[in-house]
Amino acid sequence: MEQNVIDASGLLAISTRLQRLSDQIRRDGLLIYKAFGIDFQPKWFPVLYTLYQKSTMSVVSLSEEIGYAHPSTISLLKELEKEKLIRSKKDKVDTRKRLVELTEKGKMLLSTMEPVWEVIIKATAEITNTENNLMKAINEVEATLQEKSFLQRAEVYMNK
Amino acid sequence: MEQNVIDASGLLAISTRLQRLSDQIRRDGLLIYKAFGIDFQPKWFPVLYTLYQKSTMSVVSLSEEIGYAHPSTISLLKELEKEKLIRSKKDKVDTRKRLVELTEKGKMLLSTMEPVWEVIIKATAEITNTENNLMKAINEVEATLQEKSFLQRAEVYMNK
DNA sequence: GCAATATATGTAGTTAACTACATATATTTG
DNA sequence: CAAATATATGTAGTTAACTACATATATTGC
Repeated sequence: MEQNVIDASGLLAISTRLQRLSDQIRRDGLLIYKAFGIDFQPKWFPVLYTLYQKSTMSVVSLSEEIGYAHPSTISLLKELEKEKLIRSKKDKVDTRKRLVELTEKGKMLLSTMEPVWEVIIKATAEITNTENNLMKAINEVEATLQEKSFLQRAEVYMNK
Repeated sequence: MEQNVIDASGLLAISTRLQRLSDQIRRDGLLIYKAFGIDFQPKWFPVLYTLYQKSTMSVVSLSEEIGYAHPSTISLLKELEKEKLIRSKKDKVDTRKRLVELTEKGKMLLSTMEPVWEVIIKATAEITNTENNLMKAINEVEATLQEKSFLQRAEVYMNK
């Protein structure tokens, strides 16, 4: 019962709650990779996984794919380049573009990571698959926000 | 249909997704307060609201109440002190403790904020009240994690 | 075909939480 | 009752995203 009651103050602090949960999961994620002896940071996942699937992409299209602002992607790419997991080359047709791809080392790493992913997927499914599934909830909220932003919705109530 | 399918890569990127959603909501939250002409940052909410309800608290007990690490609370308190929304005094019994409370200005501000909160609560309820309620999902996941951490759950699968 | 606009990338600085460490005071224990 | 331990607060530095601004190249429209 108690569990299902939503306190109004909780709604007001929702961004704080989301961030805290994110931090907590990320910290444990790092430890899981470490436990497998893999030198990998959870924040690298979206970039590497996308390159794993799509092979070559420009910085902006990669950013759009993973839903990041492009400077965030650039800074991740810098780290990954330092780790020699990715490399980049100029697009010969549109010279503004920098095309990014996995190195052999990057491909190797990703293939050794499959068993870790399985573990993470299972553990994540375990913690999120409660009555209200967190993953589905995030998807639903993002879709809802895409229709009409939080601010726009608030504005409707403000003018009453 | 599509909506309900959970992609495994989504599970691997869950911390990223949570953080992004948090950022997005926080940014709009700030704009909503601004639209009401109130100089207020969403991140101040947990501290101020708790002091509004409990009147006087020490730094650590306040941190526990809102679920923050104490240095986070200290830095928020610094900002709030600069804004003259809170003040602090030594505990006469246990002189290690610093007791924090709202100033008159702080109490005034919070009372003018009630209408804004109503708007935010309504708009938040609107975006979170989908099939899988985000607020309930967060509560459920936090409860689940309290029983057994993400890392501990992953370890179970690792040893198989 | 050049001027205006749009797109791609990059840099600098900000934010809001955190951990690790340091210090002061209280409490407990041998 | 003094030494050891625990608790309360504070400081310094880190993290992982962001926005705002700058620059270079491409595209569009007159």
